[in-house]
Amino acid sequence: MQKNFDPAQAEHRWYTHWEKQGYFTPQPDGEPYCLMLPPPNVTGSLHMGHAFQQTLMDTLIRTQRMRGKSTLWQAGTDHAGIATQLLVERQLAADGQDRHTLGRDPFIAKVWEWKAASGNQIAQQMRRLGTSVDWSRERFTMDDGLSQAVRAVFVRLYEQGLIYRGKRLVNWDPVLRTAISDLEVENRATKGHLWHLRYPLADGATTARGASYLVVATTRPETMLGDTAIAVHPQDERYTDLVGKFVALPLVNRRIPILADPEVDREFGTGCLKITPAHDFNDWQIGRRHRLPMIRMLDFAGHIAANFEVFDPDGQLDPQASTPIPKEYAGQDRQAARKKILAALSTRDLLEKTEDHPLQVPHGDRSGAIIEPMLTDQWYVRIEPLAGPAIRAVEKGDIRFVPDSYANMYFSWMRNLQDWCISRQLWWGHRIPAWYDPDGTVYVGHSEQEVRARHNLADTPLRQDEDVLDTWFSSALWSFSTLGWPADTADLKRFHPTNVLVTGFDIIFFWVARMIMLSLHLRSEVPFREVYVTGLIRDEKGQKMSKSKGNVIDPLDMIDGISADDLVAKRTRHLLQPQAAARIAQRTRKQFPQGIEAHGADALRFTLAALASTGRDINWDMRRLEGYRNFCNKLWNASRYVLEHSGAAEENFSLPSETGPADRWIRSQLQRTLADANAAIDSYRFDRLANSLYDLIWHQYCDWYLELSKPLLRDADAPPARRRGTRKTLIEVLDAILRMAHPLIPFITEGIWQTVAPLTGHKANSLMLAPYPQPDESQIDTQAEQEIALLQSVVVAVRTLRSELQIPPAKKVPLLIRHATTTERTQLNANQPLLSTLAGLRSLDWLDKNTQPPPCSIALVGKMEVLLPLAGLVDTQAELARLTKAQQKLTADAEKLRTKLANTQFTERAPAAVVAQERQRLTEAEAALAQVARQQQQLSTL
RNA sequence: GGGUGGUUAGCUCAGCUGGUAGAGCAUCGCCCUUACAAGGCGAGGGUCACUGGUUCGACUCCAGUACCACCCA
Repeated sequence: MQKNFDPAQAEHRWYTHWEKQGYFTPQPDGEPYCLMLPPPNVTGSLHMGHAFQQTLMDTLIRTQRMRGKSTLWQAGTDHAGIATQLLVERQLAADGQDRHTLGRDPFIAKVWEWKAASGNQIAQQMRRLGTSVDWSRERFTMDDGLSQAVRAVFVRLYEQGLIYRGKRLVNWDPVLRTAISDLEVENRATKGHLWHLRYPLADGATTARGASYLVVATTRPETMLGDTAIAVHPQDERYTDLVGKFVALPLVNRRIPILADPEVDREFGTGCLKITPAHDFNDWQIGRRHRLPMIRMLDFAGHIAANFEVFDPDGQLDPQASTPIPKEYAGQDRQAARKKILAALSTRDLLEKTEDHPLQVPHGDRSGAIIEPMLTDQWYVRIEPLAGPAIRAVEKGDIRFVPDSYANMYFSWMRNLQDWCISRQLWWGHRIPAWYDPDGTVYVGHSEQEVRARHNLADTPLRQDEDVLDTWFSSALWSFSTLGWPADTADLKRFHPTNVLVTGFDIIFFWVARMIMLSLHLRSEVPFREVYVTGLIRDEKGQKMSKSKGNVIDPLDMIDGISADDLVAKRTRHLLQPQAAARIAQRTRKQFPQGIEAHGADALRFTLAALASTGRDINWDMRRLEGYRNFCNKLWNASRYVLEHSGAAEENFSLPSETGPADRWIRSQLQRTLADANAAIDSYRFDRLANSLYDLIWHQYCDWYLELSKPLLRDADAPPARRRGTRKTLIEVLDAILRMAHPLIPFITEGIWQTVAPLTGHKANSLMLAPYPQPDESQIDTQAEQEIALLQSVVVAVRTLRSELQIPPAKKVPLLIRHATTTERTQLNANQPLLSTLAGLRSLDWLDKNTQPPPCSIALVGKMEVLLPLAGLVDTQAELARLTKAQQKLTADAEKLRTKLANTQFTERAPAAVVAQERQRLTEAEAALAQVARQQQQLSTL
């Protein structure tokens, strides 16, 4: 074996092996266990969030696989309508083309071409992480089976009255020219203004104060062109007299009513609210209540339209009512129109004042454009009938959130649901299976053919709806569509409901909740029994990682390493704001002057697991990664030691062997760790799993057991049976460690195990399929634990004295021990070779109570005194200083304990065991003090 | 404005049902000891954000305050 672990080799070799051997596909037998990988965006590349979640999922699935379950980890990608379409459009633009000149079908063909060529980048990256998904079942939300499922669901929900078409306000992205979901809207805090506009009262009316106009405050003055009413609060005395009267809308001279509505906030602005039902969500609600007409005054590019389009309260366009928009505004973009309108109002003395006003402005997260509420025809899913069962499933505990605080978030969202707008004005996606005849009558069905047949439309020209479905609509079916639904497949029966969904809190609403609703509705069962919610991976300063901040760390760069130059190039490429490049480059070079070293996938995985505590965000720390890379190397080298000292399998396992206390101790420690590790996995405490492994491997196995094994293995004269017992223990414990650690660090463990397995008689071809070790209580040996603990205490005591006395490690020292019990003496004598080696002893002598020792430096182990003769060469002053310090601490401790024990409240009310424990502590502290005093006295006589 | 989570060693974080605080990294000593210098051995370092309350006893439970983060309006 090489001196250091080389991850790059092992990773490639073993992953290829596993995949080729088909180890990722479900074993035919065993209790089913199924995970659904949240399908990443097909245009995406692996980021830290993926690496994090996939590490946790892989740890789960590998553990369950080793436990003998029939495990399925379903993988795939989603077609990401907007992102993918944009990407391909950008490529077309580079060739001087656009999708409209190309046409719909050729464009879609182009997208498929792109997908075939570059759509599996993320799948390749996932392999580098070691994710054991079943690639043979990889699915894509646009493939045939899933598309069929999407149509089936659409038709069924439509027939059940749960899907309808309606004219509503949607979040409109004027750059992408499509409706987008709430998820894709990002509200940005912006410094805006509040403009106070004067609206002249019609018919000579005046306000209570005698003014001939009302003042409305608005953050969006340009929408005044589409106002259809003024609303005031019904109890607002300033305006009660005016309710029912009219104002003359400036610039367009429209006569609009003043009405009363309890939703108006009297405190905001002047308490007069202008109502623009076609361009504001709130106004739309008010408009509906008062059956106001809706006037659309923006076109789909977000510019002022040429004509006012007037819709009746039911959303019917009234072509008669349509009038031209004054030409100085028509065609202007929103910002320009705002300026012109404010100027026009100002010259007419209708702009009363302008205030600074902070507000949240909605932006499209893809385009960055300001989102416009827009009155359009869209398809909706009626949520209310679906939400009830979905809420109850979580209330009843059919679905459990981990951590459970996310259940509250889920409830609060589910109880305030709006109908779900599922249509998108895109080409790439599942086209809505609805056809219109020339009269505009809509027919919904699985295909045009079916629609014609069912509705006797043999010769009628039919036009399919141009729109496609929201990508989330197909994702919402993921848990069962990937298993073959709507067909009633064996896989569905076996693996659905799936066991646990591992995902980020940011998509609980948009994906998790919708999966729950649709699975319950269509399958009458939950899609998963548990939802493990992870936090976000942030940078070392707690900032979100983002391209624009230039603080993104690519998981693959941590695995393989990257030079500083390449990292800078990567971080500054394709920036939305190229001027940020210099800053990002500087920051990157400061943080990574030497670039990033290779750490390997195992170290990355171990770090991610170790940082995953309770579903909270993680501030990424490169130093942790480095520490865990060292840990992997430690395991590697421990294995080297074991393999170098292990004989042939027959020799170790066929001939009689005998264990010593150290062997029984490490086996006992192993059992305790196994219990912890199994419990940690079952409770999703990946940090505990990592810590248990780390502690066992490094601090128990390497620091102590390997060292304890050395005296015996190096002593050719030691009893052969004991030597065999030690070798056997070394190998068997290592084997258990490798199996236990494999789900978390699969590559390094597989590599080592391949060498170890023949020595233990294992026949499996891969550690992946070896049984996950379970704790065996019968191997817990408290006797051995006590015995080794004693040995350790003495070793540590001697080492501490040696260190304080600056005795170099190579120098052997004589040791004296006094006040030992018979048991202690017997045990330490029995283990004297170990003690001597680990503590570097030349000799060990037992003093009886009455013997006056020579001048010594003394440490206490319980009541036992461990003495190192000072041999005259010691710094007396330093030793006295050390004693004074110890004395101060002990005095303070003893004083505290005395006060506590003098308190009758405490001695009477606290449990007896606690009181006894405190008494014991006091006794020990007093003994130690007396001992320190003796030593001080002795030193002072020197 | 409403809600959720957080505040523990220099840094990143554990601390389960109350019993005198732990890890990793960093720091400081001594060591190239035949698995590992990506290492070994040892040490130092914390009024557990603040204020009250409950309790014999509070990092832990309760209330409030401050600050940070996120979600929603």
